[in-house]
Amino acid sequence: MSHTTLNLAATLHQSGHKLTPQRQIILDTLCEMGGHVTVAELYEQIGGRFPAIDRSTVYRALDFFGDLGLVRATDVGGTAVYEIAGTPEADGHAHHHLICRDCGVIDHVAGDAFNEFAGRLRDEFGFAAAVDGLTVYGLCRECNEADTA
Amino acid sequence: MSHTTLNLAATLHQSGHKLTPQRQIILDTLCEMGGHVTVAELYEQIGGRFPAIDRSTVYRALDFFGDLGLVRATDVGGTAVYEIAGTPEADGHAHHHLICRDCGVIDHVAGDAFNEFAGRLRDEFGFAAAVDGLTVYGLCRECNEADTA
DNA sequence: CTGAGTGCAAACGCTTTGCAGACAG
DNA sequence: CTGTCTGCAAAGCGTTTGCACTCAG
Repeated sequence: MSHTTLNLAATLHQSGHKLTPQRQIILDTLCEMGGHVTVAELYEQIGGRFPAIDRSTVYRALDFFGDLGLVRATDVGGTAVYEIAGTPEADGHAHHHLICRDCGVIDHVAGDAFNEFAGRLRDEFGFAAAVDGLTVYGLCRECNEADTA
Repeated sequence: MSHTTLNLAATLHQSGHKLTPQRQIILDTLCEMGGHVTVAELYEQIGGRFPAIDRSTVYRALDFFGDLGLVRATDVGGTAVYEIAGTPEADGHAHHHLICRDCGVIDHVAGDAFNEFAGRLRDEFGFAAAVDGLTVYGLCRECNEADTA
């Protein structure tokens, strides 16, 4: 992810913003942690190495990166989870979430499985489902098998 | 919905609970308002006629009715919305939500449109999507047309 | 230099909880 | 009577905001 850091300064420049160590740390930590992370987790992780960084800074940075499209926020039961806005080639546009009610794992779904469903919603209800932001609750394979067994 | 009130006393009895005027009022008001209601809205509506009823009582009653299966709660962007848990024969099992990002309207989808999507999730990811609780964000017909126009 | 960004602390909105008193059964 | 339920008030949680200071540019 180091290349990201390189582009970062330039990207920020263009929008008249600054590249502060805090922002680098926050973004790097989010990268390292991978997957979906709550602010609490992220803050705790950062706090180990950089206790001086404030919660509000984390929130502001995440919000800021969200605007830049570098980070994606998802709301899960009243709490926000953040993730690096995946490499475009892998999961770029269509990005839905499968959340396991048992273990809390968050998985991704490619868009095509969802698209025909979206099509039906459009046909039957005239409802234009957002391409992103779909969240499906249920049981992941592991928990499902564990329950059945 | 008056018949509901009649059954109510009996239903509560069985589980060793009590039918208080507060609970009746809260449930009735939710019925009258119809559709999806936030606690704030419900509380405000009730407060007009019964200022003595406390917010916490509303929360507790809704939670309580939720346990009884009379009321359904849905989380929308960090805030809970409640609705009468529709008559089982009508929409009972499959109950998904379409939420418009523009006007906030919450619509319902029958399950069958969703089922094949759920099937794909099961086949491709081994993920057992919950029959209820799906929430799709997007634009409703009206807002979509307004935007396009 | 100058304004974007930070830390601090306080406030926010929604929801939950502890407790003493009230009331349905 | 008795145990459920209520109202009050206070705390909890995740998040946001106002302010003076700091530092990247």
